Amino acid sequence: MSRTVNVALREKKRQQIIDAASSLFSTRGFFATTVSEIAKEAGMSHAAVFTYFSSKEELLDAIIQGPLKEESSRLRKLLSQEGAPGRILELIVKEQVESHIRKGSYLRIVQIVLSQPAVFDKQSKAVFAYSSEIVTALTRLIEQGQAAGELLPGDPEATGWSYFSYVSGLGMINHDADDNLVREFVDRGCRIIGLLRRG
Amino acid sequence: MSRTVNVALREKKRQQIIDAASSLFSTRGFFATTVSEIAKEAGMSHAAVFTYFSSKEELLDAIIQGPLKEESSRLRKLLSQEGAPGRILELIVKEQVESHIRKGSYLRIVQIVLSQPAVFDKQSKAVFAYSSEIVTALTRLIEQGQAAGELLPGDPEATGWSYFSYVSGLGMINHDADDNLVREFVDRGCRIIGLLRRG
Amino acid sequence: MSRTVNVALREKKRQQIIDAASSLFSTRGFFATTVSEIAKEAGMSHAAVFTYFSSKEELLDAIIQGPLKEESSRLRKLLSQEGAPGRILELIVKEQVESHIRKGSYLRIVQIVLSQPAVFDKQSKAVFAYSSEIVTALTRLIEQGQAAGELLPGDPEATGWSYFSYVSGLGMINHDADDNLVREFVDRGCRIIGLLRRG
Amino acid sequence: MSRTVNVALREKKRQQIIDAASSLFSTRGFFATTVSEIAKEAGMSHAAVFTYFSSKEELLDAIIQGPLKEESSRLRKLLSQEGAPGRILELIVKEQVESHIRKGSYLRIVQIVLSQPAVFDKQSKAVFAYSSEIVTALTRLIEQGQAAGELLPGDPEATGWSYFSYVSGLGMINHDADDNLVREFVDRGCRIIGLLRRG
DNA sequence: CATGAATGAGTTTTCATTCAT
DNA sequence: AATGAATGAAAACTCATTCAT
Repeated sequence: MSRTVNVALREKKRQQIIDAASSLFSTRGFFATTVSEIAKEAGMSHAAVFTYFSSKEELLDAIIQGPLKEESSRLRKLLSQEGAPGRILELIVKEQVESHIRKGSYLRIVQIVLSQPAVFDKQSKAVFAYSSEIVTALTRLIEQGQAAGELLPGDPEATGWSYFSYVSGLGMINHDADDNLVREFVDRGCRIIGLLRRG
Repeated sequence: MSRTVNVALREKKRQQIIDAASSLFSTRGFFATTVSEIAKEAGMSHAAVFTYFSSKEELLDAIIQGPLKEESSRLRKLLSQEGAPGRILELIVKEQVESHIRKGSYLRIVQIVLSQPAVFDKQSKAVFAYSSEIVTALTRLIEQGQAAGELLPGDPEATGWSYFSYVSGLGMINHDADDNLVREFVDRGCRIIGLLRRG
Repeated sequence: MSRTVNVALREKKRQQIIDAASSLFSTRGFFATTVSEIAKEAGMSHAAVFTYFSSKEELLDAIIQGPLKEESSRLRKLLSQEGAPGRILELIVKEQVESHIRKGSYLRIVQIVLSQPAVFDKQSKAVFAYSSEIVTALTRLIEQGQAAGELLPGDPEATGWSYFSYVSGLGMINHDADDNLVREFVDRGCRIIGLLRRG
Repeated sequence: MSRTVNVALREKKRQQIIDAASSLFSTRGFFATTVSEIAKEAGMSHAAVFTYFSSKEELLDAIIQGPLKEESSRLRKLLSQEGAPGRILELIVKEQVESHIRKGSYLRIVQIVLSQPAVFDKQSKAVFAYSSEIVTALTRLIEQGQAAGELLPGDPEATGWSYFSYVSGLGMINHDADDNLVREFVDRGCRIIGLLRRG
């Protein structure tokens, strides 16, 4: 049992580091944040961080990959739902707009990575792979929705990337969005896709 | 005349540095780019850079502020045009989508700045001021367009920010977009605003 | 106990750095001495110095302030002695002449500081405050000694500063003075004050 | 004639540089003063300084040597006077105390040099040679004065160095001395030598 | 002769990472 | 496992000096 306890403790501390680093990276960026600052924020020593992550970069990897997987699986769940393509798209937009606005801090890290592809090669490729996965799935749904006459016409892939750009941009610009504003943003997202609701 | 020549030469070299730095900042970011690299790229010595810019940060300022002013004035020209609000908005969207896609490297630098507001405080405030200016102008046009029945309804300010997020996101995700794709992106931008063309 | 050991070790190393820096500063001056040289002399790496002193200037501060405090307290002890003013003054002169000649290297650092007040503002103010303290105390004793008829007449404060200049100058011009010479210097110091011994 | 004019002009500019540098060196020291600052103060360009002095160090040489020679010749004049040794010594003390207090700025440069002998090897040797010359001459006079019963007894060379330390120290400590104070300082200088005036 | 521009050689300082305890 | 100490590698910035004009 002590083994279990240790593993759990280890995992907990790992998470503390990830949280601390996320918070700092998201406002100060990767280079302007020192490992010492992260350690302090996580309530441990400088050197302890390296018993959990072999390098600062590996820590960034962990931060990036985690939510990417989460979101990917959440998306898959939405995609596997029954229903009209337009309806599914609407749910996806709602879910993503909300999460992007709420998880601004995470997105800002993704953005840091994306804005410096030459430095964060590996990470930005991972993000790009995820993005492509999303856009591909959206493209397919959009095609179906257009075929079903639920959506306005327009090149489906371009539409997919347009929507993706929109959602990414939303995360970038830091609103304290209330529920009303979120609803507006969701609606505008649907419009890009060509889904005109109520009217 | 030699004075004139000197001034021109100076300006030319300044621009060389700005170009070199823009190129490097946009892929490697600010911190991962060294002044030496910039100097090398610009074909001069390390120390020469400091005769044109008193610090690395001042160089970043120059890079950021230049296009901001240009774009601001281009926008003002478009806004002062005669015509229906919908038509003006369409022109603005066209102009911005094109420029954002073409000036990807510049936008990536803006993005670097925006993604680390705690580090680039001054610069991100400048960008934000510019953004607000744009969004305010758009909001007004959108109100007018909605009143004229040219646009779909929806909170005008939210719509303005939605559009702005979209355009920013487009710049972030840097496609080598051909003319066709650009046209699609313009169309999707119009949709966000509520301007449904052709139908 | 290991804590105690560590603290002691730390203090010891700190002192090594101070010694190394004192030695170098006193012959090469502050600016012509590099931190690397100090580190080498102290038998450690370049960067290690910065774990003990946060900057080169802080190191200078430590060097200056230490002996200042020591000397100040030694002076206070002499001043609080019982006895005729002339006798006390004689003891002070003896003590200071000796220490100034012996601690030549420290005094040369003080001199460096005093000779560049615009650069070493903080430090030269500290030294000046100490000087004033001494001169004030001396002035009072001289007044008493004159009143008691032990000393030649003359403005007491001017006499105090004269003596102080003398002692400072002695430190500046660094002789390898033997005991005999020291005795002569002490006697000349007493003369300035107006204390004629043996006659 | 134009040759004469040019030479005169050259000399004038040289002096401007020397003055500017003296003023700056005396408060900021040698290393903390940049050639640019000197040039600015002297009202010329950066590079112009190097047409008058081949290096920053040569400029320091010129600053140091000039007054050294002046003072040396002034001293020689005083020494060659007719009169009792005590009387001559008194004149020398008067002259030197006055000049040291008035030429504080020059002395501070001498002091900078003396305080960093390892860096300013050549210059400090020149100063030391001059000092020795003075002290030697004083020593001889003191011997004569003692023999004549004009002075208190005491080792003449030690007395010479004592006096020299005193005068140097006076220059180091920056008094705004009025005539009265100067008179006191002169008197204290005489006392060191063993010359008790008026009584 | 004067100068603006250019640069190489440094210097302080920072920081991720390693290691002994 | 955790940490204080140590360090090598870098990086921004400075400045005396040179040189073309």
